[in-house]
Amino acid sequence: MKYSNATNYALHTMVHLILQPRESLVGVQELAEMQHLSPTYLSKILTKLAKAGLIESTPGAKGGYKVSRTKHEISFLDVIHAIEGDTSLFDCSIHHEGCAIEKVMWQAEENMKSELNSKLLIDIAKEAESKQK
Amino acid sequence: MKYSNATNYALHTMVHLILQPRESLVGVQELAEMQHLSPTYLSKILTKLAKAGLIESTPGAKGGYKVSRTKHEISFLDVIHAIEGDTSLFDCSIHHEGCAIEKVMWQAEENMKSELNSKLLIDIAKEAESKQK
DNA sequence: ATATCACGGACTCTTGATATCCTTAATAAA
DNA sequence: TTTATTAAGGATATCAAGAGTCCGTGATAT
Repeated sequence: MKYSNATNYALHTMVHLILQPRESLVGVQELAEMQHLSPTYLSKILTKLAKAGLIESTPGAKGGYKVSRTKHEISFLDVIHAIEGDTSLFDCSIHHEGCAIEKVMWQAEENMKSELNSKLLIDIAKEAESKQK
Repeated sequence: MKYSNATNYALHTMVHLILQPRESLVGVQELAEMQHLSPTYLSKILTKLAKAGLIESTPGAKGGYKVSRTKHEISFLDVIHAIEGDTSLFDCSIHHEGCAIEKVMWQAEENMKSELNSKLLIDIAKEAESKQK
C-alpha cells in the first residue's frame, strides 16, 4: 500500500509553484526537469491539479502554470485528493451492513486525513525556502 | 491506494478465530468457505499471520489454526502489519535528506497507525458476537 | 496405512500505475 | 500572417504487484 508516484510529484510541484513570485508562470519543461521527469508525464498530473482548481494554466507561448488564488488555503489533503481521487483505504470484503472492522478502519483513515488537512503547503514552502543556501 | 484484499480477509479471519472457544482448532476449509475464498489462497494469508505470531497452526488430521496466547493484546495494527509488511505510505521521490513533505506525510500516517494500534480485535469480536441473532 | 490437514514453491492472470507518442488548440512574438 | 512555444488529451505500450491456482511435501490422528 503506497501513495502513487504521481502524488509524490504533485506535492513537490505544488511547493515549487507556491515559492514563485505572484502571478509568474512556470512551464512544464522547467517543472519536469526539476524532478527528472518527462514533460508529457508531468503534464497529466498538472492537468489533474488544474481540474481540481489548485492551479491555473495559460496555454500558448510564454504560457505555463501558477497556483490559484486560494494559495494560502491549500492543504496536503487537497493535493492528495486531486490525484488519488475520493476513495477510502478499506472496504469490507463481505459487506454485511455496518461492518465493525470497516468502522475502525475508517476512523483511523479519518485521523490521517485530519492531519493532512491541517497542514498547508505554504508552511512547508516557507520552511524549504529558509533552508536554501 | 488501497489496503490489499489479503488484509481484509486477514482481519475477518482473526475476528472469527477469536470468537472460537479457547484452544479449539479451525481448519482452512471452514475459514475459506466463510469468506467464499479458495482454501489455497487463504492458506497463504494464514501462513503470514502465523509467521507474525498472531496465530498458531497444528498440522495433520484434526489440525487447524487458533489464536495465539496473546489473544487479548492483538490490535488491528498487528494484523495489518503482518500482511502488508513494514513500509511507509510515502517516500520522497527526490530524496534530499529530511524532506519537509515527507515529514508531514509520515506524521499523518503515524496518526492513523496510532489509532489502529489502540483498537483491539477482541473489542470488535465482542461487538460482533452480541449482534448475532 | 490412510485420510486429513498445513506448508511452500512455481506459476498464471489481471489490474492499475507508469510512461511515451502523436495530434490539436491556443497564444505570443517576429 | 507565419512561426515557435506551450498546454490538453486520446491512444497506446510497458511494467510491477496483487490475486489466485496447481501441485508436491510433510506432519498427525484414526
